[in-house]
Amino acid sequence: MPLVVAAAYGGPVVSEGERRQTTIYDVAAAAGVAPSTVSRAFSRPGRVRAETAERIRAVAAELGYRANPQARALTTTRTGMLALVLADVTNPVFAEVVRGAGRACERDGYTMLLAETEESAEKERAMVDRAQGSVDAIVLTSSRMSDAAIRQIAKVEPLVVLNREVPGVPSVLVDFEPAMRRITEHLAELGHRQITYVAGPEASWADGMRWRGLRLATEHLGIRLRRVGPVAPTVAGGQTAVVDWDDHRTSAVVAYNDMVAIGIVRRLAASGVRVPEDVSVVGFDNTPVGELVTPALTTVAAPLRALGETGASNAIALAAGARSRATDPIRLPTRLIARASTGPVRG
Amino acid sequence: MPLVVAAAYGGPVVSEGERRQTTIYDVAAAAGVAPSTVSRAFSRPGRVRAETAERIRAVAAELGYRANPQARALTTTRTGMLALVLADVTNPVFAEVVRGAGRACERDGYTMLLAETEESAEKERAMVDRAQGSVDAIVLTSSRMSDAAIRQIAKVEPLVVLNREVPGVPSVLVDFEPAMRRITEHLAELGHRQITYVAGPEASWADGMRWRGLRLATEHLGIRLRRVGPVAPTVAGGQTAVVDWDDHRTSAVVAYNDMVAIGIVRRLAASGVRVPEDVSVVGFDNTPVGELVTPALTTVAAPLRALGETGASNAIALAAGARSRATDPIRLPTRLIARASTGPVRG
DNA sequence: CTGAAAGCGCTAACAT
DNA sequence: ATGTTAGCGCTTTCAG
Repeated sequence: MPLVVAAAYGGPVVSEGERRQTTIYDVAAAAGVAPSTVSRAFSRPGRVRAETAERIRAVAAELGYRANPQARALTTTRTGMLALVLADVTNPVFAEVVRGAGRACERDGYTMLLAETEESAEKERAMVDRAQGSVDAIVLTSSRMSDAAIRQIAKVEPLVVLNREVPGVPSVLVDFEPAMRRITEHLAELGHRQITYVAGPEASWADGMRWRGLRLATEHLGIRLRRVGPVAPTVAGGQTAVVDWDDHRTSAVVAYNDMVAIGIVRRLAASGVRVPEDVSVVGFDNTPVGELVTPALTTVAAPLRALGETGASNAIALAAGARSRATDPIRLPTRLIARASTGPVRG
Repeated sequence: MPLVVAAAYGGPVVSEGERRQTTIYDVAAAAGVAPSTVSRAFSRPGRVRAETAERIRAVAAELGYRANPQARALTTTRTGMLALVLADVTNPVFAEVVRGAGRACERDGYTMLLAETEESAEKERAMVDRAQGSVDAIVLTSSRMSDAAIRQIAKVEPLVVLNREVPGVPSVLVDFEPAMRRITEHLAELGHRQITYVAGPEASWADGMRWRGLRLATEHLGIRLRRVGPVAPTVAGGQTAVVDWDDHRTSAVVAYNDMVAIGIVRRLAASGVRVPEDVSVVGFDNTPVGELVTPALTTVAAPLRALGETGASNAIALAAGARSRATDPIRLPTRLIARASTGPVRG
């Protein structure tokens, strides 16, 4: 069966049906060297004479040789793949993380495997389970699993958790405390003396951190803090929170995230309460829509892309043998973005 | 070196450092059968007596056996992985596609590999190149590569293209023609007699289709059509388009997508032109933000999730040997969503 | 620096 | 229905 060689797309292509790939043996034969030398020429360039390596590369290119990743992985136990698991790519916050992780992978020649858990701890476990054998490292974003489960996985596989602190497991997270302090200061400067926090999902580690940071900061500045919720981290969730706020009105509201904040603003507007004249509203995440709604949202920009990027590159380093048992989380700095949804409190 | 067995997370776990996995040989020995029988028990359950299979499974579970995907792939040449390549997960449109493809993969027990090309045809080629050996099928979303290059890949690897038509290559796409017709009818019903189309990226296949659909529909209904652009498919892009529109004002503007539409509305508002009182604006894609901006955007909902899902499942079917050389694209239906950015033309 | 030989863990004929 | 025997394509000792 004759090979049909096509010039256009990188090397030989076999006629439909027949798919035998060119192996190191083919290259070896054509280059007049032993197969092991071909292998070395690709995986350990230093260990072969420059000339020989050159010739081998040439022949390989001509024959369209491509190393078989599976075969390689079989002996090296390294697949060059990293699994990124998260709840929902459709959430802009996670999308940024994906982008960052993708960059890190590309930089280090890794391939990224994406697993969406759709908020289910069970699914998350299943996905990790399946990915486990195929990847060199795993990055868990806002994991829903128990600390114990996560630690267990970390024991078997290089693992980094994002937006979550698990003692003993490398993690990188958004530095919430200063973020909440900045929000509080911003509000205080505008004259606000009481704040309502609209909480997000109870199970969320991030929600706990935001609440904690806010408590610390308000205490320090002598500001009254109330908490309502939890609500779903969505526009609808924010809307439902307004009735609770209405029970004990405060001049400022800090929402779990931008979506919730937008929901609050909308419901407020619907009942004739003006933002920011009557009440100031603060979001979190600096989601793109925050800039497009009216009024534009005051919010906190988290370095989401960097989160994904450092998470992935740390995981890759771990896979490469970097036993940095320094278990202190890496904390990424945030930035307050003051826009039109906050304003001075009215006498 | 003694093994440390942990009960908590699915089976044995070795002490740090030592990572030897349990193989079919271990299971075979423990179950008192030949290795090949263990293999069969997992890959070809029918070919082994129920009792035996049961015993093998039990032993395997106890030993924490997990098939090595690389080894399996080496003989079967099937990896159980699918590559989804697209420009940008951060774009809500693509995020939905990812979600859909992820679902299809999960349903069929596939693992999804994600590659972001960041709009570069070169990068796209490189990513495909790298994924090629590791996956059973590839899904290309809004590819920037040439038809020839795509066809070449399709010859070597099961491939489905999304949002693009490449003769001879299976594709699934949003059915633009009826979508543009619906937009035109909607506008015509409101009394509009001239429309400006604000074009997206020139290289975009989707842009070409939208323009074509609009031309057909306006011709049919006797409506004047003008075209401005191309502009970047972003809010900023939309803003720049307004000056061109201003040269020959029309009572209605159809934008390449929601982002462009939002940009247009904002710039219009900034110069005192009211939407929809003075001019009606229509977007495309039904991005979540379209509902949150003021005025809420009239747009077209494309079945993005379904796009990803049918794309992936077709690719998987192809990988499984379904030689459906029916090269007619699958066209997915759209839905007009009339909101507040369109209104009757004013006498 | 290069060659020869022995697997990695699994599946796929071929036997029985 | 199960056991035996060869490899899949690559890396890796171990020799030379």
